[in-house]
Amino acid sequence: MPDTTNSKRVKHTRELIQDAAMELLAEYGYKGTSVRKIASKVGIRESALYNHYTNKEAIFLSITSKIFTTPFSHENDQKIFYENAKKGKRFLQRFMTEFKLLSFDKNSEKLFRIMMIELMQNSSLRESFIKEFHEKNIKLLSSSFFIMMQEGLIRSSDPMVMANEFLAPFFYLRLQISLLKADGASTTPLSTQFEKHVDFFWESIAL
Amino acid sequence: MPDTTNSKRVKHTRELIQDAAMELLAEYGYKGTSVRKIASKVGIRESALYNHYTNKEAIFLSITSKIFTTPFSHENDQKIFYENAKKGKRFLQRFMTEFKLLSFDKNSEKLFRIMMIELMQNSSLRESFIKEFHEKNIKLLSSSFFIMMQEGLIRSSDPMVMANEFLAPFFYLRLQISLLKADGASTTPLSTQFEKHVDFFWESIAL
DNA sequence: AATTAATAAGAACAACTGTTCATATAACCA
DNA sequence: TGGTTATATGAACAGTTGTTCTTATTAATT
Repeated sequence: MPDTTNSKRVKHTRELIQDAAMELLAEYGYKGTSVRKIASKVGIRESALYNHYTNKEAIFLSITSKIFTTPFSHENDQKIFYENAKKGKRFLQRFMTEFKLLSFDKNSEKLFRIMMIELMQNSSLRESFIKEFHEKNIKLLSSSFFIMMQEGLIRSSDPMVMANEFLAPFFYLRLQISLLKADGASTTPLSTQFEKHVDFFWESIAL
Repeated sequence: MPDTTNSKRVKHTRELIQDAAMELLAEYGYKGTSVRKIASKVGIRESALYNHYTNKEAIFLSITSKIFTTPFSHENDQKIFYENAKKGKRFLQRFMTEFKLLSFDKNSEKLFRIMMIELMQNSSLRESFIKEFHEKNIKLLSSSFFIMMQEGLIRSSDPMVMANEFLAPFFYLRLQISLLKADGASTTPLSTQFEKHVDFFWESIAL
């Protein structure tokens, strides 16, 4: 396989560029990250970068495209999903665990930082955030709460409102974690808040 | 008063610079806002700016220093505060109204955007956010919830957790409003969510 | 081993950055 | 009115920016 070895080499430096760019973007943002800084972090010259990416923007897009792909993607399997929702608190705990895992994952952390910095300056990133994060999770949660209401597990209320109330603390927690980590502070006290959130919330809705 | 007229003139252009800088910073961030762009928005040359501010950073600081000064500052009056907390839901509604007002205030909106863009890149801004916004509000809310518990108005639970659960949706709502406004989208559907949050939350904790 | 393709380097480009300077203009106070 | 001070100008500075060349080097294919 001659082609494979070739593309592997390319992929290798391409990945090195992505890693370097991700690190710099998470710290200095798009404007603060120069093509030369990325190149020097990889160990090549700025002109050599253009053999792998057509643009600075192309590097940026190759990274931001990965922000909203990971979480809860397999939840779309309807059958399993309905069965899970019937489990009530256990379902919420599973949701929490996935969110918590992402919140403390090193790679996801960098992507989150990049998102936060660019969110107010990049229109397509905003669109992705609203559709791929917010609306997707609200949809998932509200229909889950709807099922729980039908099953008589939780009190009757607007599932949409309930979903927002359940989701918001996760996001706020994640932001706090990123802020503390940016200053090298300890995030351990925040670690238990994920479980506390689910406990408090379940007490708030359980029948 | 000769000095007054003089300083008023200076203050005049100083304010024009601040207004221009605030607008640009809210849209393009610190790195994306050049001294020349600020000057041209005011109608002067870049060199003239340095008669009013020593630095680009000085302009930035004069704006960011105003971010965390406004909200809930009068809540520190202990006597009034204790009486207010005893009112239960009414207190939460008052808190909500203040937050909602800020969320839809045009000036506060710009400051919020600047904060969001620079939060991950500016250490002192992070510190202010955690201390002046997060900790201050958590302190205020948790001691309020504590009083409500003593008064038998709400169920017994960790006041700290309760405060976080009450605060997070406000922040998340505010972020959503900023994102929608950045794209020129309508924020009216989010307007009623403030009240819905208080209603839902009160149902979750009231005895 | 010879040829072709992929990747690297280095120099150069025009545009832009924050800041400073000498100088001109305007506003103020005596 | 004359002198002082505050504010504006325009040019210049040394860096940095993204990008594009031409040329060299390395690897893959024949």
